[in-house]
Amino acid sequence: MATLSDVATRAGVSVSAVSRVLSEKPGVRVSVATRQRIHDAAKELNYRPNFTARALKSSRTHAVGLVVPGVTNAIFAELMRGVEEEAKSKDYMVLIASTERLPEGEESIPRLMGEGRVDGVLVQFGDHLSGDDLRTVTDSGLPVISINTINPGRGGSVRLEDEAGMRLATEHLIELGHTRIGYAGGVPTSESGQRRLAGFLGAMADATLTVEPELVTEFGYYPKQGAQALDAMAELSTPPTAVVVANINAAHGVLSEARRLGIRVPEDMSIVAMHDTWTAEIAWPPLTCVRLPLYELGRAAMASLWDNINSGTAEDRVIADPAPELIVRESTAPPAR
Amino acid sequence: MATLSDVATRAGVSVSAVSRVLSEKPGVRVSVATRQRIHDAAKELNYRPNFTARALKSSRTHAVGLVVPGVTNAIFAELMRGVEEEAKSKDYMVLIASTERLPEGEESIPRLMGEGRVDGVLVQFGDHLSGDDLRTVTDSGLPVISINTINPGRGGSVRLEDEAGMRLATEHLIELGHTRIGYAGGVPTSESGQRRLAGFLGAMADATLTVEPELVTEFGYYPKQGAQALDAMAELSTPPTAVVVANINAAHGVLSEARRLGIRVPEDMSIVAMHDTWTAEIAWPPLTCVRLPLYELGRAAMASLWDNINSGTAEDRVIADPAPELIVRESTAPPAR
DNA sequence: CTAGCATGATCAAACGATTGTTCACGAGGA
DNA sequence: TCCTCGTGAACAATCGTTTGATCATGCTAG
Repeated sequence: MATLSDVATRAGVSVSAVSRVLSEKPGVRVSVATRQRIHDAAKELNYRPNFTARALKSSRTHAVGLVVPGVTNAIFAELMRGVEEEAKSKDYMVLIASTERLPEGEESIPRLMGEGRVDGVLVQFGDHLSGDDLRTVTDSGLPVISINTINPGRGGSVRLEDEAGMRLATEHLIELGHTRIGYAGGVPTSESGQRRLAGFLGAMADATLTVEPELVTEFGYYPKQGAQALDAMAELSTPPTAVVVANINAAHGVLSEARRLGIRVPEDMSIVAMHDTWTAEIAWPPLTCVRLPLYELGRAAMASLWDNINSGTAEDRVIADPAPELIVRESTAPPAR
Repeated sequence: MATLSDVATRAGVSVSAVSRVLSEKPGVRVSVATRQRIHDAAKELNYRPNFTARALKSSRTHAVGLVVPGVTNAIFAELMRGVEEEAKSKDYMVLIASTERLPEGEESIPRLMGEGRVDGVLVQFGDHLSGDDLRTVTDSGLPVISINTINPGRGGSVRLEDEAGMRLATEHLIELGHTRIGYAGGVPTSESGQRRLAGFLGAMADATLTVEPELVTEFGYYPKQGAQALDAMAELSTPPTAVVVANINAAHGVLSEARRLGIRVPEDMSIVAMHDTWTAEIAWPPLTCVRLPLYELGRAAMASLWDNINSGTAEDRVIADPAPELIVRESTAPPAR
């Protein structure tokens, strides 16, 4: 790899001249002739500035960390796509740090953050990491944006309209005529989970429908936990005729468990889920979903982080555009009689 | 962030002493007393070695690039999980570089590789990048491992048993009694696509079944192209009774297109697909698949890259353990008749 | 004729860590 | 007493860039 000084030698000038010319700072005084020679030499040697040296000098790595609960789900994929795209436009790279099966005394996150590897971090904690973990991260002093979890004290979060989304989902079932509606939510410690539950309860209250406690489950956002939620509801003397699932991944679990139990969807039970990923269409029946802008969430998160890195400001943003939208497919229908 | 010299000052010793003690190289002569003082000081200041400085001095970034065609598919997710896990165990980080919608004159890959940001690169080129692109990457001088594409000339690839896998899939249909079998493959320029096609043709030949050219399509690995393949076959005067799809993502496209056209699966047409991701189970009908070890492929790729980085050796490996396995679900059945 | 100044370029110090070389000191042998 | 050698530690160069300070030159103005 050619270095600055290689270019300097070839062009017959000093290193600093080369540096100044190639970095194109306004107001540098270099004659047109040498400028040309430097550009030529750089091109001939295929010069590329060494990233590590730059990072050391400027304490900017042009990289951000993305901490996610896991990489094998479609929600992550959508989010990731947004982050990746925005990062590219800002000339940043994305470093993935997956926290699945986080071992005791995990060191990788503090290391990621403490060693000056990244300029900032995006965290999407799933079910299994708590507010305490979030605090550890935010206390590191690095710019941090938390995705879809509000960050108590230290600002910097990007969220979706979870509550409005769940209202939409619930109202859809109510309009279809369902009155006994179950809820399969995230774990109670999840802040987004609380907002989603509030949306569900709000919509039910507005329709003056009662919600029996046994119909509200909070097992988590993953397929297994969706299955678990359905099991719990199926055991009831009178199961619900419809279920609002707070996460599409859990909804896939609900669907396969329903198949296992011989519950027909939507004939015996309607299902509506939060988030509209491509997997909703390949499921059977295709899932009625509330689409929330995950891609835009990713973009916004990266954009906010960039702002935070460059100006130190950290606001809490809610991504409301595009607004939550109900996508009706084939997993919902009026209650059987 | 505390630096080495902060620690040195606090412990009342020189920077080099601290460096030597903390890096724990064998054969350093430092008294027990100062050693202790250094460790204490480091702990009190919560010292962490600065990654950029280390990288500059040692020309090792402890990061690798993962170049993939896209992040929103389950195959990538599985692969990624393997790469990520192996990287973690080797104390490496993974930088994602997605090539979807690669603009003209894309600069991000050369930049990723040329600026000393990573110690090596893992490339999984999908359909839309050719051998030429691969060569650009391998010619950079950086260690490169190509995933599931053999790397002409310069070694370093990790592959799956594509041919054996496709044989398994095809034989399954033959055993069910199908004789008129279609093939929905990857684009002809894809090297893995060629191996898969060979597997299909081989199995057909072994069973002395003829393959009419019109039944062999090579549109690509994505859902849309799967749909396109089905369209082409459905137009035939006598469509096949079964289709081997060379990629599960394409198979999802086949499935939804079949639904659109009113073709019942498996009653009217059986479908078997390559790769067994979690989406196979949520599809309707759940897809019969050939499971190839994608997670292990990811791990092996990262392990090979690590070897390559550290020893300069680049071999071509085929991941044969676990062996290809047919997972029979509900998308295949004997031909109607 | 020279002080003053704009111009175009170089010098040199830093960023934080690593590492070969040197140094100070005391013990041991001649 | 002098030289040698081993020990424990400091010195200093280096990785490749960036950037404030400095310098040489030629020109203009007083």
